[in-house]
Amino acid sequence: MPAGYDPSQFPAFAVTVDIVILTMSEGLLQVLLVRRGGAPYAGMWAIPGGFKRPAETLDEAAKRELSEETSVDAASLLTQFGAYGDPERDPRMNVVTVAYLAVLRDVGAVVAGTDAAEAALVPVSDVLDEKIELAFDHLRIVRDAIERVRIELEVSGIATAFVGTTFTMAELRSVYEAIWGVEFDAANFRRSIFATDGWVVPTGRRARPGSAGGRPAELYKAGWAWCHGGPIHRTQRPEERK
Amino acid sequence: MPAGYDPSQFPAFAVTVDIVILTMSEGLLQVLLVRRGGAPYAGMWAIPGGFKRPAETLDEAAKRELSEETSVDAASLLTQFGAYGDPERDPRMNVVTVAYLAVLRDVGAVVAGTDAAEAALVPVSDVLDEKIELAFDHLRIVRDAIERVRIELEVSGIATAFVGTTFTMAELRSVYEAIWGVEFDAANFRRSIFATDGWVVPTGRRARPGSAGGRPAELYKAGWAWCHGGPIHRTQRPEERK
DNA sequence: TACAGTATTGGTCATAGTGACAAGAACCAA
DNA sequence: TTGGTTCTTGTCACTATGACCAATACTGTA
Repeated sequence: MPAGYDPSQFPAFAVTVDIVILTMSEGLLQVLLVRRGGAPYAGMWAIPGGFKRPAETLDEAAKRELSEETSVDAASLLTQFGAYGDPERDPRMNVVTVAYLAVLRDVGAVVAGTDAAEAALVPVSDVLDEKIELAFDHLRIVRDAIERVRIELEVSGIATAFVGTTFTMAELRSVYEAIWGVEFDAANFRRSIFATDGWVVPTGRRARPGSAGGRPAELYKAGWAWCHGGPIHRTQRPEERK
Repeated sequence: MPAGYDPSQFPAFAVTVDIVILTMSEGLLQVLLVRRGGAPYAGMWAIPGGFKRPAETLDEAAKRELSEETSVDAASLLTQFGAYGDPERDPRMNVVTVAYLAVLRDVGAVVAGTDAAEAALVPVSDVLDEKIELAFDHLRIVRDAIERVRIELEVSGIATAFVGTTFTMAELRSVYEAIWGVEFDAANFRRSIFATDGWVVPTGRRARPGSAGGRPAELYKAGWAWCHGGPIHRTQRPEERK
């Protein structure tokens, strides 16, 4: 135990929970941001969050903040992915924040539930490219969230969390393509999805084709194979692997 | 903002950093535990940790605790993997802890650096099977750490963090086998490692065979391909996937 | 020295998975 | 009806992987 430090007089911190809420909209990965009212960083965009209460767990705090901010009770996915405690991250005081990743499928209800002037869905790429500046260290938090969702997509196959309860192959494929920034051959993608069966279940129904026409796509719903080992794997291109 | 809650009067928490220190020893995955001196849980085993100081970041706190507890300056790997803030996790007060995973390669120095009566390396399996009871919610933390290292092994290939600066194929293979609980064919494993080259670099030297004899193994060192996409993948057995 | 034992290294073979691509099916719009 | 679009089905080549065998290079013992 080093000199000049008395652990019985432990330092006090404020603990907050911040949530990176992701969803797919218009073929893009989007994140929900709120505009800050008061100081510091007044008027700037930030990810939603709030103080943890003494009587609740971190997970409960995240769930509470999520429903308070989006009026959505349960996200398709709500996982903790990091904690941030740099001394200067909040100019007011010493704040340690625990960051959660939430994935929503129903976009309409989200924006409707919040004050439109105060909350908005923006493309994740705009945040990562710093076209939109975020308060605090929220840029770093969003960056980490994206990295996490990329891994999660491969190891646990959360792709179905982004789409509706029924979806087409093209919709599911666009999730992978948007998050990983790659392109898949539609035929091969389909084959891979069906290779591990239980992932998607055919509903028998069909989607109406878009205005451009095209053969109507079959509709599927998420299967029971949520856990471990996603159906699609990132393979590094031969050039990449040297 | 809900009624009856004033965020300006934010609740104060103690913030600690706990470290799950893993290493390979005698072919087993082992975790470093310390015996608690004072209350609560006096005399029980726990993972090392301590209070975060106001002027340091979480990563700095983890690094400091690591060197204080093990007299090892830099671990091969030190990553944060979770935060735990259940209200009742510490009977004394409201403590939020941020958990780190550390991987050490040099075992001898570790145990020598700490008081042998107070610290010990124990097989992870003994902890997971609850043969050794841990203080606080440290069992859950260790469980999460193991799950994390399993994933990390696949997506970022941290296997070389467990072995020495030079190692044989058998040593590297035993890391995967111990962590994933599987067995690999030595020949196939070797082939997979070399498939993505840059992972291991031959040194030209050879290891002395064990007392049981056997052909001397070639010695390798870790390559530069630390990032993204490990060389070995977990393939679910055909029975598992359906 | 000869021999059995052991672990590493190198190879073959069959099979599953993947990328590239072609062709058919089902819709829209003109 | 014709052309355009999208989804679906199928084929072919190639790569990755699991199972297996044999050669190699040591140790220890008779």
